[in-house]
Amino acid sequence: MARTRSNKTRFLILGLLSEGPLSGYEIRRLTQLRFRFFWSESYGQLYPELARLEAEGLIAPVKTPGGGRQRNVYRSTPAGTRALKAWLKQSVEPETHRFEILLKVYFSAVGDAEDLQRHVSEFRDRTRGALQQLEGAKASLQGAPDPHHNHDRVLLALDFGLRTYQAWVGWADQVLTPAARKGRS
Amino acid sequence: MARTRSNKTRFLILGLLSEGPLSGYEIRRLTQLRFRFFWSESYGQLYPELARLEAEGLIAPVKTPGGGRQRNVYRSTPAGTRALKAWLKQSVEPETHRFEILLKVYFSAVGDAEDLQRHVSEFRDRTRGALQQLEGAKASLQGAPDPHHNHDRVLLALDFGLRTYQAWVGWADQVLTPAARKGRS
DNA sequence: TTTGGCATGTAATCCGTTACATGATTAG
DNA sequence: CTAATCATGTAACGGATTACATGCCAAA
Repeated sequence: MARTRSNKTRFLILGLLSEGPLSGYEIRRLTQLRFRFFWSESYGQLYPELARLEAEGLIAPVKTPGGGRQRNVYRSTPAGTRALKAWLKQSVEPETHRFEILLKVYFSAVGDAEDLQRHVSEFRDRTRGALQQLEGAKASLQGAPDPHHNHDRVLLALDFGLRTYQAWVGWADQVLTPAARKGRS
Repeated sequence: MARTRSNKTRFLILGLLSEGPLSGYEIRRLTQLRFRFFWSESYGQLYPELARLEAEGLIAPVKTPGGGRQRNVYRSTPAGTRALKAWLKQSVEPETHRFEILLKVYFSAVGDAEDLQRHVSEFRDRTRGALQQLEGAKASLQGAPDPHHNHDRVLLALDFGLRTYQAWVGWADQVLTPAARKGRS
């Protein structure tokens, strides 16, 4: 989708490390777990970026106590925190998106109508699944204690996803029920 | 955003050429005009891709009649139409998104609250502007004749954008009015 | 005559994923 | 013992933007 101007992987790292030391593997796991619906990060980005950040002095390795398997745990340095704060002050770059499904909708006259229905139907199912996961996450959050005082912010992010996915499911429903479409437009 | 697995620029080109011959410049202009809210394409992608498509025999140059400035106009070939149809049959690849604003929301505890308000406010203004443009486009479409019988599909794409942007503006409003947020959740 | 839009293209660079390569640890 | 998961990293590739380079044509 869209495309990024500046390197944001590093701020994901610095942001997560602001809550405590983590290894590359944990950063990746956390990102999948908490950010999956609005952010993705691959090892091929993560590990080289960790090396760069360390070279620049924005993060530092933490000695892992005792035995166990090899883990390279990092913490944020004061310079890293400063860099994160500076980034948080900067305006959000306007995002560009690339929705393959809309390209297919747009050109669907060239193909078969059933194919379009199938694509939209798959899109709806996929989005619905994601929506239910977010709903579950929100429900479990609201019952749980909030030791780090971050639930408010997590909820804001979740709500963005909920609203977005609801809109998309609604659109897919509209596309898949021509009667409703005629009535609407 | 996200990231794309296969080359979709070529199908944008083949799709647009399915409606008639165009030059690279016109493809770019049309993309900006009609697809801006869900697709972006730069010259650095477009021109090399046109050369590749021609080399593969999926598009062919059209002789431009008489004088005037230099324009390389292309048309789709039968092989190009076949390639487009084959792509239209393929399932949409699940999209991955990267919303910088959510990253900033998530880590906003490290920074100032006013900065977050500013970011969300800018996001709302930007999204609202795009929303109004889409509304205008929809209105002008509904009054106009439909010689190419493509208004239905255009409307579907527009509605996707309308619903999405409405959801985002709603979210931004929620973030910016804490009272409403308390009442809602 | 000079500015702005039309028009094409390349080079440098970066972003990002996938596949590969390797190996330790733990649960069954 | 063996499969799954933890864990780190690199190499190859392709996608995408930006900046640069060039020049024509029309209108003010």
